[in-house]
Amino acid sequence: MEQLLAKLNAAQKEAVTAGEGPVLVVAGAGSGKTRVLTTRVGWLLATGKAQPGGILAFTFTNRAANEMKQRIAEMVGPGREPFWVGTFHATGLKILRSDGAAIGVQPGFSIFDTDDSKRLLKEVTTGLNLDLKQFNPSATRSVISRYKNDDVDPEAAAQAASSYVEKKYAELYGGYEEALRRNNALDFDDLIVRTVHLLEQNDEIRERYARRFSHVLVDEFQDTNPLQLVLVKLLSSWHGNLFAVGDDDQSIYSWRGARIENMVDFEQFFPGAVVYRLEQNYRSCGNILAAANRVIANNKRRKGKNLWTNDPDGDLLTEEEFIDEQDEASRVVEILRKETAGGLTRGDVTVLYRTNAQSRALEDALRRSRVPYQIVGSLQFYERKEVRDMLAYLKLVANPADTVALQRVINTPRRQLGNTTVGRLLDLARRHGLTAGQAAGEEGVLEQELAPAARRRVRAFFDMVTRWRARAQEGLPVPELLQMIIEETKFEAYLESDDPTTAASRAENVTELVNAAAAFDEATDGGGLAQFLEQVALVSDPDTITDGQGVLRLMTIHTAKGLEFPVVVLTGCEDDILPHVNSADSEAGLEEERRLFYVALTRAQKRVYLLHAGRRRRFGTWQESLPSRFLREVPDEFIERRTLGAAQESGHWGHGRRGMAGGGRTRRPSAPAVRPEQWGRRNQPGSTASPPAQPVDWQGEMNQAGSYYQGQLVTHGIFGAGVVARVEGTGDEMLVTVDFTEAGRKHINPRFAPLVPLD
DNA sequence: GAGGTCGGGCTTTTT
DNA sequence: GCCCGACCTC
Repeated sequence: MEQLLAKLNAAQKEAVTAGEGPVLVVAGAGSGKTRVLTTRVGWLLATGKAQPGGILAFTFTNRAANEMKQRIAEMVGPGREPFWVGTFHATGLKILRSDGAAIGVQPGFSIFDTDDSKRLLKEVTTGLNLDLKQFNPSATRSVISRYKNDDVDPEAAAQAASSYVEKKYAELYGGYEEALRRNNALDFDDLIVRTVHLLEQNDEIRERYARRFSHVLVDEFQDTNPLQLVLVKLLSSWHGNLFAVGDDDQSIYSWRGARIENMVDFEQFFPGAVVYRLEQNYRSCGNILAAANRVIANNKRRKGKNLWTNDPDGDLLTEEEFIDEQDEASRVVEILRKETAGGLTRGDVTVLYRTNAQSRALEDALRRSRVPYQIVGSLQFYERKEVRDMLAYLKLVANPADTVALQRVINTPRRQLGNTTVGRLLDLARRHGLTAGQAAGEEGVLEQELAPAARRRVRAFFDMVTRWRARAQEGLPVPELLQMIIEETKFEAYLESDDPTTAASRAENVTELVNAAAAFDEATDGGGLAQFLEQVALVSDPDTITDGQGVLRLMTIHTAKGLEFPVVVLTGCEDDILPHVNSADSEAGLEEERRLFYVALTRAQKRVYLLHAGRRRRFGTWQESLPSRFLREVPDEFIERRTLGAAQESGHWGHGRRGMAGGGRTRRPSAPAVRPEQWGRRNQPGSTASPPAQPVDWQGEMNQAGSYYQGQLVTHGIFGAGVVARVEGTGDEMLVTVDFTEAGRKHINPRFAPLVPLD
């Protein structure tokens, strides 16, 4: 322990060894926040102030939770009582699974993600004879989410409603809650709301948990919402030992209900709180930090702090202007080449953007240049239709009341069960108070309304599902269950008939899901269906980040929070993107956008490139863009600006230059050339993208060629980076054994699961 | 019930 | 510019 404390600076040490009661640590970017949090836990345990089982820590992502678990385990050694570390949602879920019955949460409930919620809301909306355009499920869902996070129930919402629209929203909210109950489902918000209600309404249970957790710790406190604050209060109510760490300058989730006030007004919420400040930055070099400080100083709503560093000034930031987003994207490829030539790996460079849509042009350029990359988050895997279909089968097996899952798969693949039949079936089931499966099985029920042929098809479907359910209950491992479903539904044949051109890749995704289930089964020692579905429901974008060496990573600024990278390339530094057009009209919105810009800057250790384009495609039409106002807030002494000359601005834009990679031509010699080698080759012959120095396989071309070799560095869509241990067989029969950094040893058939060589 | 065509909305960020 | 859902026809 002494050793651990010796590694800390004075401020960190004070925070780590703080006394009892509420503590707030205002920890600036890169100030050793995570280290303080984990050392605090280690210190509490080492000094006997807490037992492992008495520790409850909230993190923002599962990834952060796992990291923390690992670090603490290293500190305290194996074989001690487990501590609770998880996201708010995962922790709520854990409590509800064991004690939810007390507030009527039925065992075996489904977790509805955003898409499930929207589908359900669609039904509720049409059920109330409301227009789906006026009350589109997306918007309604966020209205309801806001109600929930402000702890407003449907009755209260109805009472508070004054306008027609508000009244209807309240009605929809009520209908939605009822529908959730019928489906035995909880949505994301419920995982917190219901937990709070459980603890509020049940003294015995609240006391049991509150007594058990002698110390509650919260990371990223600036991104908690009011209800999460209540949950924290409830769980720390017995001992009063709350240790919250956060940075108000990095509060970027207000749209999800987060209240920066939880942090700024901490002392009001927790009287007697002691506040510590960590202001020494260990991450970024001087110029980056100075620039970030100057930008964020323009925000009014903050606790105020000044980060400093002992590190050298380092390079200046770079601002670069481009004609359009393709131009900008080819510059990203150039930057990558230059940085890797300078001794960094591709994994050291990270491309950030404000909106997911911006990744498209970047991906095109990277693919053209055969640069291996990973998009962290967005529609990667679990949102693919074929994957969601398979998950819906699993959900239906796990929860017979889940009509959203049912409607997703009852006619996929086609079973001649269309809207009419399914509608009648669900209606019938609801009238009898049965699940659809029960209604189908009950003698005499189906006969009331379905023709014999339809009846037969419905029964055949549920026979199949019931059989799977029985096998699952016998303990059939999830990957085998999945395999069984794929075979019995002839899912691959369906994919083939649905669209032969994409069938192969969609089949691969399904195989990947089986692989993921197998990995889960191994990791959890036969974790079971419910647990698998839980894990899948709660994965978030940042969780999928691998430390994979050698792959360029692209992600949103939101996803990048909490991470650090040697080189950051921030694309789309333009007004209406960053700050985003939807946030620019309010002071609070603008300040949050500025915090986003600040978060992006402070991810970088060595270098920052701030790129912007003069126009980009939006909704298929060109839209002019102006440089972000935040760029002007960076003082000239910290940044080198390379903007297009006035000549281009007046004359050259508007000439299509698609397909001409290599940004050299867009910058005339008139542009200041401080470090010309940055710009790469000036004139690209011909109109196609130049080949990279080393051709890199993309999308499995090399898989067919079959040239894997032992010791080769590869990356895999799900498992991340790894080293080839063995290659057996050839062609379709080939089996490659890979030792993955994160996932351990796997046997991969490259025909199904593309392995991308890293060098 | 299936398969096609057409029109509108989408892109802010996500547990 | 693309995707999805609504609507129409067979």
